[in-house]
Parts: sequence; C-alpha cells; structure tokens
Amino acid sequence: MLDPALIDSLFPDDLPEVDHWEHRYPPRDLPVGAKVTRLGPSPTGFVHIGGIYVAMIDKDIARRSGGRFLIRIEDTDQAREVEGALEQFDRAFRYFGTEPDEGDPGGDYGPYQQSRRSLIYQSYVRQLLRDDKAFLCFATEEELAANRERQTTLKIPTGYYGEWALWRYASESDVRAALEAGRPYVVRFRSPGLTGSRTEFDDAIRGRLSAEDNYNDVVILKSSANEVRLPTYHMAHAVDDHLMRVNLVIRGEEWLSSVPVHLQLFRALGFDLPEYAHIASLLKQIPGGKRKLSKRKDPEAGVDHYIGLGFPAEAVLYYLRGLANGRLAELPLAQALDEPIQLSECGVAGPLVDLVKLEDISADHIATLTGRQILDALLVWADEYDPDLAAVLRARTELALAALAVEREGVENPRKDLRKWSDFRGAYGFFFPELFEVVGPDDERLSGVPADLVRSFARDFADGYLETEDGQEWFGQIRTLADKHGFAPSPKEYKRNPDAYPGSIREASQLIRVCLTGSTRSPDLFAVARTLGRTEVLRRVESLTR
RNA sequence: GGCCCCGUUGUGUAGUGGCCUAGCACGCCGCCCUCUCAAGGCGGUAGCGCGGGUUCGAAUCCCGUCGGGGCUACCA
Repeated sequence: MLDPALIDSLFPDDLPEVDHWEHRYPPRDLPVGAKVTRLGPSPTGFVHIGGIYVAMIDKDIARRSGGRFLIRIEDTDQAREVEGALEQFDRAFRYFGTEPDEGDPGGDYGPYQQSRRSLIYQSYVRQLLRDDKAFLCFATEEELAANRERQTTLKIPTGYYGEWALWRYASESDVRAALEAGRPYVVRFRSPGLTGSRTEFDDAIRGRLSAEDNYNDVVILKSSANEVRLPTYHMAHAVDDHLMRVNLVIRGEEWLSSVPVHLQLFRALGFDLPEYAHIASLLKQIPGGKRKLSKRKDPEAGVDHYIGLGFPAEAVLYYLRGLANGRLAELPLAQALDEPIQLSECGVAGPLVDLVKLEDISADHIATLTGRQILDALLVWADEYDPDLAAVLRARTELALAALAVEREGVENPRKDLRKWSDFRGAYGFFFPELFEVVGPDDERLSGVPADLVRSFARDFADGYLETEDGQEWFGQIRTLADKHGFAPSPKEYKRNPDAYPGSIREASQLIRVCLTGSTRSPDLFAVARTLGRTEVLRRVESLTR
C-alpha cells in the first residue's frame, strides 16, 4: 500500500475529491422506470450504420420510458481522432432523427466528450489508488510483449495477472525509485478476480449469462508520458455512465466479454450497476459465409452510403427496426415506427444487411408519398448530391410535379419506380428537355426495326399527331400506324409468323416509347405524351426521321 | 491457444416437448393482366448445421461435434 501523500503528489494539487463530482452530477429526477441510455461513438470520421441502429434503439427506449438519450464522444484514443468527425455525427443523427436529448453543448451532465473530462477520471483513479484497488505499473512495452510471447508459447492465457503482474506487488521503495527516475507509468486496476473463478450477470437481451471472471489487472489510466491523462474505455465507461446516471447500457455485442471487468470496476468504485443490453452486430453476406460489416471493405457500412444514394430516412429506420424486432417488419411503416422496440425481442444472432430488402421497403414507402412530398425530399437530396438536377427541378417545378403525377396521383397502385432519390434521374429525367437527349432512327434500343421503317413510321406519326384527352384514342394512333406499316396486330400473331412482319404492335409502341423517353421502360405512354405536350412530343418523334 | 456469444428456407423471423405434414413477410421462379417496365392478381420453390442421447413423442431438453462472430491493446 502506497503512502497517501505519494499518491496525491501524482495528481494536481487542486484535483477535486470524488464527492465533488457526485454532487456536481446528482441522480436524475425522472419518473420511476425511466431509462437513461447513451451512445458512445468514436470520432474516427466514419459513422457506421450500426451506430444509427443502436442510437435508434437507445432513443426509442429512453423516450418511451420518460428517460433521456445522450451522446458521449469517446475520444480517449487521440490517435484515431479525425477532424470534422463531430459534424459528421450531427449530420447523420439529424438525417435519421436519432438526435440525442442531451449532449454538447448544453446538457447538465457534460462535458460529453471524454477528452474534456480528464480531471473527473483522475479523481476516481486517485481514489482507487488510495484504497489500494489500483497500482502504478512501470512495465515497458517490450516487457509486456515478452510476457505475452512467453504466455503464448506456454499455451496459457495472455495477460497481466499472477506472476506476470510485474508491478502489482511492487514495494513502495521500488515505486519511488521508478518515479524518481522519471519513468512513465500507467495505472492498473488491482483485479479482485481469481484465476478459474466464474461470474454471472444478466443481459436484457440474452438473459442470464456466465463467464470466467476477470483476473487481469487492466489499465485504467493511460501513460503518464501523455500530455493529457486519459482513461481507457473500461474506466471511462464506469465513471461516465455512473456520473451521467445512465442506467441502461445498450452497446454492441463485442463488449460482452468485457462485462466481468466492468462489473469489478463498478463495484470497486462503489457505483450502482447499470443494466446491460448487448446488441448483435450487423453482418454482411460474403461468399461462403457472413462477417461483420466492415468499415474498410463495405460501403454500406457507412451512413454516407444511404444518405448519398438518397434512401429516405423513414425507410432505413423502418428496415432497421425490423432487424431489431422482427415483429415490426410485418407492420406497415407508420405503425412500425410508432411501436416500441422491446429489448427482449431483439435477436441474438447478427442479422445480414440486405440492400435488396431495403430498396423494396424504400420503394413501397416512396409510393405512399405525394408528388409534392417526393419533390421536396428529392430537392433536399439533389441540392447536395446532384446540383444540376436540383437546378432543373427548381426551374421546372410544374413539370416536375406533372411528371411525378403520372401513374401516381389518382390511381389505385402508384408506380414503384423510385427506390431512392438517386433513381430519379434515370426514371424521370426524360420528362425534362434539359436532361433529355433525342434518339436517332438507328438507336439500338429500337427493337431491331430497320432504320428506314423507323423513319417512315415516325414521319407518319408526327404528321398526323393528334393530341387527345382520351387514352384509347391516343393509343389508337399507334395501332393504326402499326397496321399501315405492316406490324402484326398482336405479339401472339407475330410469334406465329415472325417472317411476315417487322415486329408487332409491341415493337411499334416501343419506337414511340424509346423516342419519347429514351428508355425501353417507362410509365404509361399516353400519360407521358400528355405531360410532355405536343411540341415536345413532335420534337422527339421527329428526331427519329433524321 | 484460452474465454464468450450465436446457428430454423436465399434474407428477416415465429416457435419455450405433442396444436409442426414447421407458420409469416421479403426475395426468387412460373402464370394471368398487358403497348414496355413497375404495380396488381394467382400459384410455386426452399429450412430446423451435423451426430448421439433423454422421451411414447424433440426445432424445442442433455452431451459431443462442426461452422460463423467477438474478445484476448495504454482501440473503442
């Protein structure tokens, strides 16, 4: 046991006692059963979709229980920090509606950035040292590496314990000598765990679990050689979640094996234990198996992928909620977004992120929107990701609304041709003369109809073009011309005798479709023509006669 | 290597010893509708990782095994 005066000399003279912090951050005045949850992202400059997944669960549970959801930036590893990362979080949380109830600036329990909480951690570390529940460790990186290597060859667990705990039993004079020599040190937790003993705990998702107890003297305060003294995740978790009065820790399952350490730390510090819920990681299908969504390899691991492609936040959220609680996936979107997420219903196996399913959900959702709603959302997206399109849409708002109304407004089953905003150009761009390129008579999309025939067909169509309000009558023009130019009246007839015709009514219609829309697939031709207007229809048809 | 979590059709799941000839949703395939596509209607394909037990009876309980994932850092 170290001399208290020696311990105190390691810290700033005016470092507050732990009581100071306990009063500064009092228990919250919340209704019984209120859950205080938090998300602890690291500012690596990359926002993982899994972060939004957990944030959504955090926020839902906090809100419905009358509690709070807060965000705490976990930047105790300064090496990983990337500039602008905080803005990225803001943007992502705002897009998906997972903004915290509390965080920097303004929350009562801040700062919410660990690098700014150094003094708080130091108070608690000093207290642990005074209580002999922690000790100074001067072991060098080389010594630790050598130990690890020995342990590996001996096939025994690696770690800092028993005879490998170099400084756990060091005498005060050795410590003083090392200090006087100016050797850097870390503070380690004096683990009360015994090799071979076990511990049990409850997880809100997985139920009662048991594991080997922790017997490793984990580092709690990083090297004294660093400019700012920062804690490791384990220590910060205990201190922050206690002082921020978090009572439900929802985090990724990669933390499951650290629970025994955390339990020991909470007890050593005299803190009440939080409830834990470990969420299964989002996985990705790969040839021969699955693996965790990887920041480096999988673009869909990042939120930028979804925002950039223009998936509506509601669709992504709905999809994510379905992954969390399968029951919600069978409810309509609005209802699913409104139902509470139950931790007990969360799956224990990591779900595969299925982009096809997301697109399907998203298309269904967009189909429920009005043209106006689509245009508004589309503009927000295009302003950032497709400024040229945004400019056209603003200049031609009426046309945009008319285009979006085709087979959408006043019909029973609206078209589902938009899965995300970036699909708009491909699906609706042809409505805008500014975005459309006319098609020539020998275009390969014209079903292989000879160019001469295309020319004469188009010539006739343009010459006799009748703009009418009657869809049947309008299409009758194509029928009549198709007949005149020798096309079979039905695909069936054409199939029966393919050599007798250049194609059927299908191919003839396709000539008009391709020249009007630049695509072999489009909404109803009559509706398209009506929206385009006579002048534009003729301009496009006449391009086929050149 | 050690420890932990997990394993039901392609995907997400329901299932807690008989109601399971394993249900639902999405996908996929086919057919219908049809001037294309989308939508829509109808139908279909496909699963309890494997091997042992316990039991009259197992997807469900036990053991083993295989597979996937995680941790084993002064990363979180």
